[in-house]
Amino acid sequence: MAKSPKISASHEPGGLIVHISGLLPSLSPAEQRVARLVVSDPADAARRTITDLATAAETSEATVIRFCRSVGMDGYPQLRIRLAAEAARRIEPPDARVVGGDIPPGADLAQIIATIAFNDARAVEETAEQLDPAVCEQVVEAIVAAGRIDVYGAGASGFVASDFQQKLHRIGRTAFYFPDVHTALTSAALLGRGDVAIGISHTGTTSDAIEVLEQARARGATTVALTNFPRSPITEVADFVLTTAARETTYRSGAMASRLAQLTVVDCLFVGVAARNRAKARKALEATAEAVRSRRVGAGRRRA
Amino acid sequence: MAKSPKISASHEPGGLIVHISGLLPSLSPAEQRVARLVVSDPADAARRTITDLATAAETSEATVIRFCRSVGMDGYPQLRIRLAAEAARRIEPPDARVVGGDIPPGADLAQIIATIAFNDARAVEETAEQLDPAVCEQVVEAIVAAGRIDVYGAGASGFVASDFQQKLHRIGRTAFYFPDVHTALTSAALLGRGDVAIGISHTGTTSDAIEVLEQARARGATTVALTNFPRSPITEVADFVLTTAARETTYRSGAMASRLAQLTVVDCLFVGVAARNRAKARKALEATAEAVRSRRVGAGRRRA
DNA sequence: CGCGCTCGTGAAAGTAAGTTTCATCCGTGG
DNA sequence: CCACGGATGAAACTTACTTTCACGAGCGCG
Repeated sequence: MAKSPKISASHEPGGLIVHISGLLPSLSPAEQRVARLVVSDPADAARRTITDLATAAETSEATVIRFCRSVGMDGYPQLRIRLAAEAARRIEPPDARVVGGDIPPGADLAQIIATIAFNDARAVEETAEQLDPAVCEQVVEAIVAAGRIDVYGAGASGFVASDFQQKLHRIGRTAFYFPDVHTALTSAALLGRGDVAIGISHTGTTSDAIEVLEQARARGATTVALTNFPRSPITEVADFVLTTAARETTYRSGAMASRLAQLTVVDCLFVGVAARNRAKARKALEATAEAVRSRRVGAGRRRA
Repeated sequence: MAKSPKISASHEPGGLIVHISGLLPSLSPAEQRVARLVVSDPADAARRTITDLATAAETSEATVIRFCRSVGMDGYPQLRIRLAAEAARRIEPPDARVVGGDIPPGADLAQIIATIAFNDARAVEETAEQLDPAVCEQVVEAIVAAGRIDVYGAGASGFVASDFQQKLHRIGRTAFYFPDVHTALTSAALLGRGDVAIGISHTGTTSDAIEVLEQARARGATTVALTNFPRSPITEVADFVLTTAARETTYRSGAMASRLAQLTVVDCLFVGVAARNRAKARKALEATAEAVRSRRVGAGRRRA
């Protein structure tokens, strides 16, 4: 079956926890209960026996096993060991910074800053960890070979899409970004074999982005999805799926960490593409930098 | 059974492996065989089942259990988990990722990804570290009190400016972003006391951004600069200066890390502002999220 | 408006892993 | 040469893990 996401197959080399939280929404309710327990305290989960964990999650052992399989493990013992390893690796809370969770109501700015920075940095690191170089490679390949590249993203993801478009453009690739669905659909309809369409959606459920990819795919273009959720609808219309690993905190509905994670992926692709022809890319970058030089003041050393 | 030849009284906080090799000589021959296997490759041992390990050590399961007890574990599963944790921890340090510098010419994608992520994460962390909460506080204050907020940035910083504008707008602040200098200058000319103008420029030398702030300042507005260089020209026209801490690598002229750093600062300000009136901000965020709900597919759980 | 389907679920049966018991072996010292 | 004690593995036993299966809720289809 040539359709549906295949490539992004179970590749969770780095953060298993991250992998699990990404998969969370695609799990059944009972499995979600297990997942939440595991994610919230991996070390503790590793200590528990399967029966124990099942009880804690108010479900049966069978469900726990199903959960193990859902996240790509062979069985419970494997999960347990991976969990222990993960937990050990993260010496985590170095200081009492608020990890993962929401920002407490009474927080002062210093706390807020620490929390945001911590979560943002984590999102970047974890995203990189779980990125599959093989898939990236293929996407880079496709972009390098593409006659034309359409990048689409709505809302917050639009910035990322636009950024990517600009980057590609700067190194001489023919790339477009359309802030408007209609225009994007029109453009997608003109894509063909060898072209590339990239859809960016944090949730993976943005119908606009999905439609654009669908259209592009129907025309024979290579489709790429960038989302936080490896099993979300958008992945069904993508030839290649790249995932981010951001765990948005409640308060940050502005999709802050996810946006950084997306940008990280974009940067990786960009450098990957640029690296294909260093000399040319460098020259192009220099030329574009030169072009805006006149808009800068104090060319040399800055204010003594 | 009060007669076991217990060696270890307390538990071994540090290295279990070290602990084991320490009391290796005091173990019986068969147990020593087990111990040697475990010490030589903890990760591998953790993967094995007790029967498996016993076979590998040419002994019986009973002996493995005895070994577990001898080194202070309750049973085999415990040992296994501790082993997995130990192994994970000691794999970590020899992390040969390319730090700080440029991306080497021959780098493969995995290296590129690691390098980018590392630098990006560092930029975020370091930016947060050097951000002055007091200055942030004042900026937040100004934004909260402002009648109108103009955000300006050119090129790559434009995305950040635009993002900030959108964020502020979402929580009900009156904010504008102008991609074009002329329009921005026009708008700045209409600012007055109590209004806020924010200029974003990585280098701090973008004349456009400087002019806009200058104009705004002349009109009595509070001016804020966001730049990587604390002594760059733009800081001269700003009442408040916020700095990022990105060290761009040569190859990454696309201003990648700096952009993430800028976004981090923006996020901090945003949350700071939102925190001033949690209830209202949350409600506004929910309302805006609700507004785009119809553009999403698969309301419930995603694809089985 | 129900009929049949699928899917999620836990109870229970089944299997494998881990643990205990115990008989044997072997060296040692009387 | 025999009594003794520690070391060891076979086998019994227990617990943990895995599979199977049947029930029931929800959903689409007639």
